[in-house]
Formats: sequence, structure tokens, C-alpha cells
Amino acid sequence: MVNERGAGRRRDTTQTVCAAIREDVVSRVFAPGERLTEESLATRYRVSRVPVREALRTLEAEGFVHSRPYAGTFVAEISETEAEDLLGLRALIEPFGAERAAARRSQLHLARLELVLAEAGELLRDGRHAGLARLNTSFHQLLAEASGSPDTAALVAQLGNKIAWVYSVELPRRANDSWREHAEILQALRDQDPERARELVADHIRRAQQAYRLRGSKGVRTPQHG
Amino acid sequence: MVNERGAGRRRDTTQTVCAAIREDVVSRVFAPGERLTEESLATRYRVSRVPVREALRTLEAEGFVHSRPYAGTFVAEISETEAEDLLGLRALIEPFGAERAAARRSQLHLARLELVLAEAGELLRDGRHAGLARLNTSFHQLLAEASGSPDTAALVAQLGNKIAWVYSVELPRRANDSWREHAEILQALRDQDPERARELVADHIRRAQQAYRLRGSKGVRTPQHG
DNA sequence: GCCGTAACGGTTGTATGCAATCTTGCTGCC
DNA sequence: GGCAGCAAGATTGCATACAACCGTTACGGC
Repeated sequence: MVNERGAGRRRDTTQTVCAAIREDVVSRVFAPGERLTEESLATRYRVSRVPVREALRTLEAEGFVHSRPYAGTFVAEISETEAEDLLGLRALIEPFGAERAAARRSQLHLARLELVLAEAGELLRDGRHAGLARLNTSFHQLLAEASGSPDTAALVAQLGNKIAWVYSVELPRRANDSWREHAEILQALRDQDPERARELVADHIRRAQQAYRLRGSKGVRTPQHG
Repeated sequence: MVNERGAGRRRDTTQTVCAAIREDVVSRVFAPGERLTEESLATRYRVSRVPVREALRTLEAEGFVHSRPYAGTFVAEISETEAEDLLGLRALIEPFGAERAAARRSQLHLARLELVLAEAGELLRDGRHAGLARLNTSFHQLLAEASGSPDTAALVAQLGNKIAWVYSVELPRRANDSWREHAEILQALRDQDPERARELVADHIRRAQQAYRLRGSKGVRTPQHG
């Protein structure tokens, strides 16, 4: 998964390991509350403890793990109320970003968003819902980046990862509506209409929240497929 | 090794270094855009490069520095619009936290907040405005923690640090009004009135924003690139 | 004189080793 | 039987050492 030293890529070990651990936390390979020993992680990803430790410091700042000196690093545990609050925070921040994105978006941003929208359209037509989750993440991330606020984009990314972790479930039911809403949002960006963009995103997030809540509780992995 | 930190504290080197670097960035000992070499930091804080590197990973996740592999670590540069957006984000998140704090606050939270309020009252009576900045930060941080949402508290802490960095300027003028507003907020928490708490904090932040803006972007160092 | 190129110094990235500390399981006592 | 205290093992924290890489500069060809 990591480690392609033979192929010559010897750089970026720390970042690669960080992404790998985050992935394994989000996908629940490591259970919440589980202790992560540096040595076992180092063995798992075929690196030494140093990049593992650095990756853990990043993940700790992001809230995926927490560590006590000399005691070790543990996968974070998220309560139900905390999970709810994550959705609440996203419901605040994404509309904020969308409002600014409508005012500041560049042609490049628009083009990227349209590309994602087009790809999603194809997947929808073909009934292949598998790749939609990734495109959905991309759309929201690009939207946040179009805001021109690096902090907003960073927050959206972090919250998105955490939400994907807690609510490890996709909502294929809503896919058609969801992407129709995405299209409207993009149109508001084209029109440079900040207020409409903000409200559309606010509604969009609100509906997604309701879907999440209906679909099931946090932590429990609902067996499903897209 | 010459670990002469404090009175023989041999643990927590990384966290100590992290806080020290953050402090030096916020207080502009290190200028925005400046390159930070690990060796010089290690020398400055009398540690080896390892804890320095780990501290830098944390600070990178927090957005105070950014680094490229093999190229080095640089103090971040914040544009004026980004600074504005920081205030906007705080204006979203703190009321959100206050609303929940009013519903979830414990007696311990109330007691801590009252303590801070009392201390500030004394300083105000004595005309000693020096320590107020710290108490102000404490009040807002405690308020965020009272929300019972770790993510909210973490965001408030991060945003607060960054705002203190960008707008490195205090506003003694507003001190009396500000603390009167703090007292009202605390009362709303006692009354367990979420809506009132949210609105009071929203107004409070809004007034602080105006004060910042009037004061000018004196603290904002326009990035000079080459 | 200009540009491509190769070597050098400086810096970052990773691995290893050892001391300090925590956790775990056991012992002995109540 | 349960719990405090302790020893052994396991794990973390930090320092040192070495390898990989980047930017710069001196050099030579054109």
C-alpha cells in the first residue's frame, strides 16, 4: 500500500504514511479506541518509526488520534453528540465558503467543477453509483477551494474526512437529487450570485444531514453498497 | 544531551517546542515567509531535530507553516482577504458553540467562566489592562469547551491563535464593553438559554470584528513575494 | 557573452540505538 | 477474594548517524 522504494520514490514517506493511516482509521481497519503502537505501524507500512511518529502528530492535530506521553497513541472515539456537531459545523462552513466562491471563483475553478459534474452525470446515466462518493467529495472540496479561503478549504477537508469516518455510509438513494442540487450550486457560481450559492449549499447540506440521520447511527457500519 | 528545560522536565519536549515555535510565529519573531531550518530551531530551543520536526508537522496541520519535501519549512503568509475570512469563520463557529454550551454546560464550566470574569473585573477596576488579553482568550476558549463539542473547541482554539497572529493588536478601548458582554453571555449560559447565548456571542463577535477593522490592518503584513 | 552541465555545500528525510516511562502480570497481605 | 505494591517486559521519547535531495555556483562548450 505504501512503499514503492524499488520504483525509486523514496520521498514523501511521512505524508504517504499519514494518508495511509488516516485511510485505515476512516475505513475502520483500526477501531475507535484501539491502541496504535508505532512499531506495529512501522512494520505494517514498511518504514521506520520516525515517519510514523510524524504522521501521528499530523493525525493528532486533525483529531483522528490522541496520544499521551509515554502512554501511546489511540484511535479517537466519537460520541453521538460529537458526530451530530460535526454535521452542524459543516452546515455552517460550507455555505460560508460557497458565498465567497460565487464572488471569487475563477474560470479554472468553474471548469474543474463542471468536469466533476459531467463525470458524475455519466456515472448516473450508466447506473454506476460506485464512484459517486469520491466525486461528491471532490465537488465539495473544489467548491471550498473556489472560495479563495485556504482556511475554509482546510476545514471542509478535515470535517469531510471526519464525517466520512463517523458516518461510514453512502446514500445512493439521494444521488440523483444530490447531483441536481450540485448543478444548481454551480449555476449560482457561474452567475456570481453569493446569496443564492450560500442558500443552495445550506439547503443541500441540510438535506444530506437529514439523509444521514435517517440512514442510521454513527459508528455502526450499515452493510450496504452503492 | 543538554536538556535544561525548566526544572528537569525531560518529557514533552515536542509539545514544548511546538508551543514555543507557535508563540514565536504569532509574536512575529519569525516573519511570514521566513524559512525555518530545522537545525537552527533545534539550536534555538536546545533540542535535537527530531522533536522540532514533529512540532513542525503539528504546526503545518494548524496552518502556521507549510513545507515541501526536501525544500524546507516556511512561515505561512496570510493575505488580507484570508485574514478577513478568519474573522468570518470565527463569527460562525463561536455562536454555534455558545448555543450548545448553554444547553450542555456543567457547573464546572460555569465556575471556571465566572472565575475568569471575576479576575477580569478586578483588572478592569484597577485599570490594569495588561492581562486582559489572556483572560479574553481564556473566556472564549472555556466557552467553546463548555459546548461539549471537542471539534468546536479545537476550531476556536486554532482560529483564535491565527487571529491573534494576523491581527497582532489589542483593543483596550473596547475592554469595558467587551467584558460587559461576556457577563451577559455567561448569564445566558446560567439560564440555559441557547438562542440568547448564540445571539449574544454573535453580536459580541460582530462588534469585535468592527473594532478590528477600524483599527486597521496594521498587524497584517502584506506578503512580499519575489 | 550566454547557456547547459556537473560538482559542491547545505538541508531535509530516514534509520538505528539507548534511556525514560508506562503497562501488565505477579506476589503478598489484608 | 480483592487490592496495594513491585518487578519484568514492552513502548515511547529523544539524540545521533547516515543517505537522499535541492539550490547554487563554477566551469566549459558554443
